[in-house]
Amino acid sequence: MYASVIVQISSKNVDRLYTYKIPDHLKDKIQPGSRVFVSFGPRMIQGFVIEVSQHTDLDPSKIKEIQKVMDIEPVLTKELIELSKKLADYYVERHIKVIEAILPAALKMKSKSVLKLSNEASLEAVNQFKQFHNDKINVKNLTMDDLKLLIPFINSKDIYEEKEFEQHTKMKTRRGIESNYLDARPSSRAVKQIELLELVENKGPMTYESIEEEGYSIGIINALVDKGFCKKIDILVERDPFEGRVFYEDKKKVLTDEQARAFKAINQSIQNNTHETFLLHGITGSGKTEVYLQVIEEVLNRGENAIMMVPEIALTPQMVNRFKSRFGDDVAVMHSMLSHGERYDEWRKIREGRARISIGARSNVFAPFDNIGCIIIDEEHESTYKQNERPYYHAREVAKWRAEYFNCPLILGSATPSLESYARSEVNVYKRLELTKRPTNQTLPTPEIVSMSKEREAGNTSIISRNLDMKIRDRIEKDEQMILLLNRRGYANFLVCQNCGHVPMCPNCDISLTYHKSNASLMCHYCAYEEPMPHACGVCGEHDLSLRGTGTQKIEEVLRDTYNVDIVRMDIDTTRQKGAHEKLLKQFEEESVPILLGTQMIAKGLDFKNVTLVGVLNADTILNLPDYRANERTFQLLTQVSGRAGRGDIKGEVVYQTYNEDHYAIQLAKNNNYREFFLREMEFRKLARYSPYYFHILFTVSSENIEDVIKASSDVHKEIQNHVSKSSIIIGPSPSPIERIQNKYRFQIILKYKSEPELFDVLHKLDTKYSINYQKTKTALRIDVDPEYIM
DNA sequence: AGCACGCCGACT
DNA sequence: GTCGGCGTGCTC
Repeated sequence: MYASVIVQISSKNVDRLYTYKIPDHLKDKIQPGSRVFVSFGPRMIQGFVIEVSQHTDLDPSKIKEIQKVMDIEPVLTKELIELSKKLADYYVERHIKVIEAILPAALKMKSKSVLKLSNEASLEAVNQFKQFHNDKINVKNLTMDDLKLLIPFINSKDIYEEKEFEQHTKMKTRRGIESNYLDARPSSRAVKQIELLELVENKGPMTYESIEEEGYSIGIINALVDKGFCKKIDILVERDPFEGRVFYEDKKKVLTDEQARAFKAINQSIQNNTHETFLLHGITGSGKTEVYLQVIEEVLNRGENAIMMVPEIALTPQMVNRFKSRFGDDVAVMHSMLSHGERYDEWRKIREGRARISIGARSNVFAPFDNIGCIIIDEEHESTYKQNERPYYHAREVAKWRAEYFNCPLILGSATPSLESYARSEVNVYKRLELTKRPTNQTLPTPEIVSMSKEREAGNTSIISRNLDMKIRDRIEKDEQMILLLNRRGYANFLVCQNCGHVPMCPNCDISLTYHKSNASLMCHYCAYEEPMPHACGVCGEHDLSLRGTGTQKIEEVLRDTYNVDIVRMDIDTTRQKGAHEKLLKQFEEESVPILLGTQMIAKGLDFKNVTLVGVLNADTILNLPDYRANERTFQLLTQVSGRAGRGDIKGEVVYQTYNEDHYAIQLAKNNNYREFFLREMEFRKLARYSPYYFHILFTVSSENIEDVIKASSDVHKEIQNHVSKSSIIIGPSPSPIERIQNKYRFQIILKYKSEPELFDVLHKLDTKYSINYQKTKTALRIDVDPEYIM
């Protein structure tokens, strides 16, 4: 028996299968998907079995044996292995990288070097070794002087080096006891001991904590152990990220006609075991979640599993709570803020069948269920579903492949679907289901557009228009709450010298530095470069520096000064800590803080009954980005954030402040006319030959040397040109919108194509060429298939 | 990725 | 003559 193994070395050179012999004693333990330990060249490494076969054409003398199997159950299912191959091919990625993305990081191996004394060591070596008071020495802890003393013995083989491997994350254990199940009992006078012994025998092994909770002291435990009735053991415990939280039961709701129609259509696909993609297009507050919940219930009833995707789990605590309340312990939560260990625990719950629903962000699409009954992607248009580092996969695409494999429905939900998905529903590739009403019959608020240029003309230079100011004061007076959105973090956008016009720039990137007041510094949002706020202009030396543009930090101050009320601010800077999102939202809700101010992270999914006003302070920030999806993103953001208002009994109001009051993205968001926006935007996409009319691939060449970048990008261009048909369009090479990041110059090429069956072979060849040449030239080529941002 | 092999220049 | 630079090639 032979196993084809992919080794855990992330290099293009070894990105292929290696054949190992399966020793007899491991025959029944090794399957495709097993994590194994093999000798590779001079060292031992971890690998994954991809195939098992009876024969091999290789020279038998070359084949080594598998050393060890790491898990009882294979970590990858057959389906996940197939999926990993497909992903590696489509996203031009090495197979092992994809496998690493599929599995929790905790399964990576960490090795350390230790020194050990050989059996035939000389007396001198033994004496030297004794200085370190251990039977093995961790090389990491040695000083240079220590090493100098030991090296002669290593050379003479008295002391040898060994690599020790440990799981990145250990399973968490607690001290506890287990009964030895003796027939004998403690003496009848030791009442407490007898009680505890019986408890442990009935319940099985118990941790010290749980025993103490039952009211028995450490003394009783020790007595049982001393007399031999019980033994001390380590008990595996699961880390529970939701420890201490109480979930209230969430009752199943009666569906509206529209919801019921949607449910019925999806249920049909579930019952018939057919794959179908549904686009659940429902206005904000139309009760998409209730449809999801009932669909999942149906799937669970059939003994199948469900994957629930949310854009960013930290931002949707209300959704998670609702799932936990409805389905209890059946839910595993894949949280980006979880520690490696916690993530691994949740993963094991799924793999071992102890959880039946998995809810989480992007990587949750790889939840290792072996019997998926439905996959739901909420807010399917969100760009966070696309990973912006390697591998550059899109969770929507992965979900589609998995749903096809399991013959189950894929449900894409959104109030503002991506143009791609809606376009597919227009031609019936996806089945569209519409929810046009809110179940509680609250009407959607009608946003007002305030022209900021007119405000300026009228002499109002504040960032708050007179109209919005009036509404804010009104809400404060009535004790109602409001959400204000400013899509720009930091204090001021940039600093400018009034005298010479100089703007401090990042020395590593072609971007102006952002002023952060909290630490009185200028920061680069691209490379984390930071310098203290200067007192004088670095060019002309004048002290006439002025702050331009406004970030959330500054607005917070302005609001506090103007209205003299409490404010909850949510942006990357205030939510970096674990649990910060929840804490801030809880504060907003429970303490009735009048204003929630934040960047786009506050636009999604929040449901607060007392919020009656939403203000978008600058609707143009995204609109002005050099990206063809800028209109779409603006429309989506405005629609999403408007949906936060008027979720209670009082009708909500929404204000958009903008300098582009006539822009169709803003006008149509105001009228809540998705369809009209779709048609308008499709015209533009068709003319400019963008997605969904064409597929895109973004090539980015980067290097510290600009000449190398120019040379390499023209080479890439030529290579693509030679291998695509006339119907494809190649744009560039041209400098990327941000020409330099972290001291690297960047050029990009955009390929637009409709069908190029042989393209992917060429892409893999290009990738191989550049990754192998990288050592020499330091010129990197990044290939992003279906890019989410073209910048 | 990491390591051995091998071919050139600079030095004891 | 030998030490060490790093280009090349290989790992079942």
